[in-house]
Amino acid sequence: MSASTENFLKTIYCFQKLEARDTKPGSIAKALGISNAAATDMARKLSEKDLLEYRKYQALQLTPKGESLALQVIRKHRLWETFLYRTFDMSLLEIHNEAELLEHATSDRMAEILWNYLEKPSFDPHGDPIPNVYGFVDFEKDSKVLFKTEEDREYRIIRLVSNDEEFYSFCCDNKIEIGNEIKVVKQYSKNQLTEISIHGRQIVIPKEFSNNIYVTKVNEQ
Amino acid sequence: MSASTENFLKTIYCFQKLEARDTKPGSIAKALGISNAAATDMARKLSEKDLLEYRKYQALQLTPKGESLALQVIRKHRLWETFLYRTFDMSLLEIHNEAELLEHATSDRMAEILWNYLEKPSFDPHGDPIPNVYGFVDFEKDSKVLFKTEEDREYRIIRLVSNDEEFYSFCCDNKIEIGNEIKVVKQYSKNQLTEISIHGRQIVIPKEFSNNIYVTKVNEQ
DNA sequence: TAAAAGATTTAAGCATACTTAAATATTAAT
DNA sequence: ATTAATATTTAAGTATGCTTAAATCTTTTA
Repeated sequence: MSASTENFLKTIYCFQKLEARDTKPGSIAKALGISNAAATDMARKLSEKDLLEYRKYQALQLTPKGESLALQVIRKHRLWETFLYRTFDMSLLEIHNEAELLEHATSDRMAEILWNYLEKPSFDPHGDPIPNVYGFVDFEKDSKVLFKTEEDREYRIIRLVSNDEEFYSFCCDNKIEIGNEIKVVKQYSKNQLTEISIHGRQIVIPKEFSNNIYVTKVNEQ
Repeated sequence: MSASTENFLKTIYCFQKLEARDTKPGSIAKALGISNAAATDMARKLSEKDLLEYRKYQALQLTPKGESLALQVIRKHRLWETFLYRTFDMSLLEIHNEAELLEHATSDRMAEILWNYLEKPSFDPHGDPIPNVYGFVDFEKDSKVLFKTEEDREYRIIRLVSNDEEFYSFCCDNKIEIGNEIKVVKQYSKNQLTEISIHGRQIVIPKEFSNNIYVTKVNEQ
């Protein structure tokens, strides 16, 4: 199972199940930095191996077999992220980039060793759940990005997703961390800014960042 | 730099510099588990990239550039071995096998992080020196395999090399570890056995094992 | 020394993972 | 509804990393 195949399956899985993005060949190609024709070819070939369903001009769908393989890659990715974060002084972006490489060079045995050593973690440092060896606990269904939250409501931060070092730096500086609670004070639609209250401070977050912060509602009292 | 290329260069380097084995295409092919033709082809192509010198019917020689790349792979391999050995409950064979995969998926930055975290180790758990980021401290020139040692002399164990789990198990059971001193009591040439004294015990080692144990003379007093 | 055996090289081919360009289909705009 | 724009697919090609088989070279044996 090559790194290319693994990344292809993983990308489809993440788009479809985690990010509600379309899984047409062009979108996958763009995310992977390859040509459209390469994506179409890969889709056709992986379809022949029963890893996905390819129909001309339709979005790609993983088969159960394809999903299972994607989950194994995701699992290894997140185990490495968790392990690197706990063991070394590395940033969230660094652990992600290294895990992108390591996930394709990790035996199932090595993954099991990491899993046990880490005492079977449920989440990685970005807030993403770590699939167990059999499957995956679905992402929380009622989460949304901060950009789309309602004013005067309280939320808890459950996921941070970005390739931007500045984003993570901003989060760190402002205590925007997994598990912390915030209150959405005001949504400035025209300027696409979100004002929140966190730890007694008011801060304003631009759309580029608020679209990377997943939150879930805190129960009302 | 693909894993195949890295393994090709690494194998040539190990055969030539560490194990005094011939580096003809057939030997490299056998070690890598590929066909002779594939090895010849790879050699020709890597020659075009100035990573080695390929002359028909001659042994392969790495260029300085090829050596440098091989050393980086070896360095990463041994850093991973050392790290895995210290961090997890894994056998010497297991760490070797996992490092064989991980070495090709490790950024230079990740290697540096491992190096510093491990406090710049000089040797890995097999007794092999870990190249620093610029080069390599040559293997000890006066080492030899236990099979070829002289009777009534004292040696120190400096290197253990095998793909055999039983070999490592045997070493573990008998305190055959890097740094330990032994005395060669008798060499039974006919039966190819080596009798040694270690930690007050006499044990007899068959050739299959004694050829995997590298030792260096202890200074005479 | 000649023949046999073994090793290496060349040739032809396959699979994977891409590329660009042209053809085709779908979507958006008017 | 028609045209323009965009996306996807097909076609032809490259590079990598192999394979087997035949040809050639080197080494060993008798």
